Amino acid sequence: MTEATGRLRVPTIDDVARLAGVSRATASRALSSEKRPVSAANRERVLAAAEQLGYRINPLARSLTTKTVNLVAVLVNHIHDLSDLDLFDLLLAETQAIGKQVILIRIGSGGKVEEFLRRGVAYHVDAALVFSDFADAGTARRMFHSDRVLMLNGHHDRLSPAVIPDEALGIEAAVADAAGKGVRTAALVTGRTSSLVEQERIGFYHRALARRGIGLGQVIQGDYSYESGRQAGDRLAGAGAPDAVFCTSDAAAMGVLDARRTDFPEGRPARFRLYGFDNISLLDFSAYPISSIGYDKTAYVREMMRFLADPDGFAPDGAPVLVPTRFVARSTG
Amino acid sequence: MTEATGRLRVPTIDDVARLAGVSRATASRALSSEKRPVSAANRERVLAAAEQLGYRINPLARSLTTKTVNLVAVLVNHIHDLSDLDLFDLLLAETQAIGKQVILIRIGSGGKVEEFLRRGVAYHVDAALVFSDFADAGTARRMFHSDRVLMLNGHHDRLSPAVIPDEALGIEAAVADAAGKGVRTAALVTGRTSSLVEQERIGFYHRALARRGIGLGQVIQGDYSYESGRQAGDRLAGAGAPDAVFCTSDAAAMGVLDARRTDFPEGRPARFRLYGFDNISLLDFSAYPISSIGYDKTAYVREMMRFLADPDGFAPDGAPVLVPTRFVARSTG
DNA sequence: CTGTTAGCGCATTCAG
DNA sequence: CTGAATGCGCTAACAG
Repeated sequence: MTEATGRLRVPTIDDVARLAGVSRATASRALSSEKRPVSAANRERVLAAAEQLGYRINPLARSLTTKTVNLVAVLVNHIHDLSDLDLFDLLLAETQAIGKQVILIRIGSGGKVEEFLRRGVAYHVDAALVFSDFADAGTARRMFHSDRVLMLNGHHDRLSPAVIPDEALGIEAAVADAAGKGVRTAALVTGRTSSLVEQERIGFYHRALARRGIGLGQVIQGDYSYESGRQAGDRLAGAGAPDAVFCTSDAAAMGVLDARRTDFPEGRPARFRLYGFDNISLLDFSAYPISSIGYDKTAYVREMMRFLADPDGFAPDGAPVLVPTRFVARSTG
Repeated sequence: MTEATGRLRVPTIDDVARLAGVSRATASRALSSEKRPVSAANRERVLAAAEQLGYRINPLARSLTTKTVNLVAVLVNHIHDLSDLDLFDLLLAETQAIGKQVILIRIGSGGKVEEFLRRGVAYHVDAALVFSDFADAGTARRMFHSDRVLMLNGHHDRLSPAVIPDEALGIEAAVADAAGKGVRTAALVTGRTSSLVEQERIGFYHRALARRGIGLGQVIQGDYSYESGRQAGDRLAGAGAPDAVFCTSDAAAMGVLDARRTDFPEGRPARFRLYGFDNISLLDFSAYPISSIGYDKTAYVREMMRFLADPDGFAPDGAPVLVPTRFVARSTG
């Protein structure tokens, strides 16, 4: 039963066919998930034989002829790219639910992505979900010799399908919330403005604030990080504090909160209101009850599944698909 | 260049061989990572041809003959099994560094694991890392037709290799830290004692405290959760508070801290010291500066890599491999 | 409905 | 050192 290596010999479709007394082709048909023509009797015998042998199909071998492995690559820089675990957990569950499995590729920061992928299975997957910003859409397409690449990092172009959060919605709602609470002046803590995504995000804040008649005072440039938030928090002290502080990342908002804990007794705003961005799951812990803006994870993942189900039919007009963001109220807002 | 589907045709080794003017076999040898006999001239031409065509080997096809895919399955219940992202990030990076890729399988809570895996590539991977407690070692072995299964969930037996944290070390160090700071009395907040792992952990605390002459007063049973920690914290109020509170999970310790914030001005202990367990990365944020106990992630992953490099040679005596845990001092301790 | 044949892309004999 | 032939496990095309 065991070979020299101690590894069990895994039965092939040939073994099944022989035991069932039919040809390989018939066994293959009986075992296929699609309904191919097989007599009920033969199907019975094949299935019984397979069961008895503990046979399971080798999808790798099958992929040689069918050209599809039911494998999708998920490309990230680091794990932390998957801004939070809940999203990834959902993505994984849904992907598996449609009969595909995920091979997770960590690009790291290094540059030689292509060289790296060259030796890996990733090159031959059915489709790729690109969270990593290692490369633009053109590189990604070339890398997977196909258009079956979904850009989720904002680095899309006119040719590759993409899904991006519609940030305007959530920002509008957050600013409306502040306005409704009497906020008249605000500060903005930003990330690096070299990012196109960030530039656009900042623009949304400017316009939303203007529409609500809220005056934007200080604009403090950070880098999305917790540390930069703490520094911003320190600069927010004193008499000239605004009615509200909007941060373009939750990490920065957490930094602001930690720097100004005394201004938030019981987590409630005593001097100014605080709004973050991303709605990371950490905010559900009571230490960081920060009002934030997040996209609808379910809708986001649903779009990815739509892509996986029919990569070529997705977004035929070439326009990026938008996923709504929404405002999530917590006690700092 | 493109087929009807819009998918680019990917060059095979045949294309390379033809362009280089050699046989398939020679091209294969030249392209192989091992040094097989090929003339320098031919190697040159093959490599050039491959480069020109943008050829990359198809590892799936190769696996048909080599019987090895360089794919390892990582089995989890939910993503959160990977107690924190840092571990997983490291695991992924190291796995890729030795030329293997990770296919991540989420078991969920559902029961029909086998039926699920049966149709997937996972069944035919080179090795599996089992974090999920979906099954015991026997089931895992049967499922992958091999002994190439590393149990990391504590559900190992005498036959399958396993890696588990040596909790005694860290607990000893944490208790020593407390003793050195003059702690004479302690309380223990536990998880569900139905778990064997938890029973053992509690035992370590009992013995370490006894050895240091620290009296154990209240033992509060929780369930590892943040909420149960908060409740324990409420019960810790009043005059009879101990000098130190040890929790068998960080989440519970966070709950205790949030329930007793006023006893930790600036995060420093005013009435009692607080120790957690797991050393989750959240503790690096200033809101939860809890002294904790964690295993050495690097050592942990190193053992996994040792297994992947030589599954059959790992732990030949059948004993589980222990990974040291250590005490990590923060301000609550 | 069924069996035979011919590959999928690749590594590996085995002769030269 | 090289090329021709063989087979990995499976499905598709083709007769029957």
